[in-house]
Amino acid sequence: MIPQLSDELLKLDNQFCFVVYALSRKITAHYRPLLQELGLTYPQYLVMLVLWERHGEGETGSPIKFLCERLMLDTGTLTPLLKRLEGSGWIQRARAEEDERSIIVSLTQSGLDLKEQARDIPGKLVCQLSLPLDELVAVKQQLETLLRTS
Amino acid sequence: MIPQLSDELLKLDNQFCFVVYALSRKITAHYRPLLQELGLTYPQYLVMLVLWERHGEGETGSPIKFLCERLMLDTGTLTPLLKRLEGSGWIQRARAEEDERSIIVSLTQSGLDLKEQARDIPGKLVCQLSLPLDELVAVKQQLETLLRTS
DNA sequence: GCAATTTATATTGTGCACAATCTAAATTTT
DNA sequence: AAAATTTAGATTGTGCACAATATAAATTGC
Repeated sequence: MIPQLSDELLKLDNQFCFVVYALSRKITAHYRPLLQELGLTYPQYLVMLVLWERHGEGETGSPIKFLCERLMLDTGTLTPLLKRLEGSGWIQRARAEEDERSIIVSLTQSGLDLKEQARDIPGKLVCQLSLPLDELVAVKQQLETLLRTS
Repeated sequence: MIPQLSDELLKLDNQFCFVVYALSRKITAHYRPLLQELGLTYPQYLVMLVLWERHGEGETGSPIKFLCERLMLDTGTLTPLLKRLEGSGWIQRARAEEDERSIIVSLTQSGLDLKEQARDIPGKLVCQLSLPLDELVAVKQQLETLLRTS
């Protein structure tokens, strides 16, 4: 029997998707010990990034719907995660006055203070990535294209 | 107060890692409906890829340890996943004769037959990715470098 | 104004991911 | 060969991800 092209395409090493999948797990593994010092998981850290960023823009509260869209996650993921962040004391959750369906997430003072401890994390991470910064930026742009348009 | 560089680095859109993380989830979401027809999840599909590839190389069985290394996953993930694959009838698990600690995973006939149904998946997926093939290959190589060396 | 629909979030259930611990088989030390 | 160590998997527990469904508030249609 003739070896088929489809045999080649089914090999693990020829899968673009596996590289992205494995790299994603490896990067979060790099984050884990750093974030553990702050008492955060990687997805929780992403939520805090958004809330810190919003706070800097003068937005003290964010609806869950906004966080879902920004992080591309659904409520089945975020609702329990946000409850854990609330349990840790970093955030508060409250119904919106204008729309009782909506829940507004806002930082507590300790949640805001936590940002200072997070400041050196991006620098530490980039140092662990073995690609020149300019190439990293270029790859990131192509991945962003894929993310936007695929 | 002067806006700091570290403020910029903490913004979600400046995070290389978030792009990889979000893209990984988006790609597996593209796979989901295709794999659902075969009765597989994405991680299960990856295991099948390895087993099909090994079969093509004349290796009829693979120790769990081998699958863990190849997929960069630990037994806490693979043990229950393999039990589900066994439950679906795609694979068998048996203790190795030479080393009673080792479990050898092998394809059943239906597991081998399933490969034929999987042949057109890679093609369908690439069509959904909005990046020219040559650029995709280039990006993949850089991500592989990151995966290997970071 | 009230029924129908839409919207925001919660809940339930399944399946990863991974740390930590456990067990038993194999190997090494002494 | 007995004790110590290593190795291969399994188990337990926590925390995502996401589909499917539920609920209650808001909006729309008539």
